[in-house]
Amino acid sequence: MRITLPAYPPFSLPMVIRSHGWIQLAPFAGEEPYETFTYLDRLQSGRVVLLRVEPEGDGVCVTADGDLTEAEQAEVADKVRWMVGLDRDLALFYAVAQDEPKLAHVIAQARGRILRSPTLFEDTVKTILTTNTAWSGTIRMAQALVELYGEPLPGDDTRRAFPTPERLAETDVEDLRQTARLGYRAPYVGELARRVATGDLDLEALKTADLPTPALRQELLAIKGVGGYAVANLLLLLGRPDFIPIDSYAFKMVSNEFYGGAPVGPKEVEAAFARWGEWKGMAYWFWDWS
DNA sequence: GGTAGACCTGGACGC
DNA sequence: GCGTCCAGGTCTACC
Repeated sequence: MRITLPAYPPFSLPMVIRSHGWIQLAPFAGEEPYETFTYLDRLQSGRVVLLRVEPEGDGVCVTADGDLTEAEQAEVADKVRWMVGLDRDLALFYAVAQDEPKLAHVIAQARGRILRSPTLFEDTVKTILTTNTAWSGTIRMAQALVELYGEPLPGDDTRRAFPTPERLAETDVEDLRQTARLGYRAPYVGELARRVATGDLDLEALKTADLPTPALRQELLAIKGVGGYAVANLLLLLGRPDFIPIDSYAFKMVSNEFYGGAPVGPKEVEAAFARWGEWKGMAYWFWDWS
């Protein structure tokens, strides 16, 4: 199967892949300098396929082994469109960024899209896995979830899909805690999986919900384990860059860039990017730090 | 509304 | 090899 998908210009697949660390989290895979990537996906039909995404023309081409049904091909196309943001129009961001030397590179390099998982469920779990741990810990925990609970690629047990909400919901929390080594995050992931699996929380609907950003933020903050940093990260992924994902990295970078190395808190980080208004999350994310 | 302490793991460090 | 300390966000209890 081979599908060609156009992108809203300007577009650069390598810049999407390099937009943050998601490419290092299973079931994503890629090799530096990250010109292309693969993703192991479980389709709604239950079929597990390895998707290879590469630049082609003004967009991307997606290939997978075997013949997919029309419905499966449509699902793959929808997912890849979402993952690399093919439909995103960044003209408004570029308009506010064009006079800022620290953001000039985003226009020149067609940056501004951020790599996403196919489901908001997966991105929310992974965001929870980024909290209160080193990046190596996030990589390890994501890998463990995939290895322990993901469905394998037929003929290759070494590659597995991200586990479904149903699979994680039926997994004992102690197993998540001690076998997957999620630590105190285990009950957060378990509860999120149960809420999504039972239909109590329709996370995927939030991807296209016509909600004002403050209301969307409240919905996400109601998820146990999602606090101020995590919700800003998720809003950024959802194309709502009104908030800055303030973590210890933000304190360090903002301190050096704007406050001469003096200790800073959330207020100082917010103040440094306040002039970017509804774009401040993007301005922070793509800032060309000194 | 603000703050302190607990949560859990892996890595760095000292012995 | 073992013990201790620390970094990393969120939650809960308390003021």
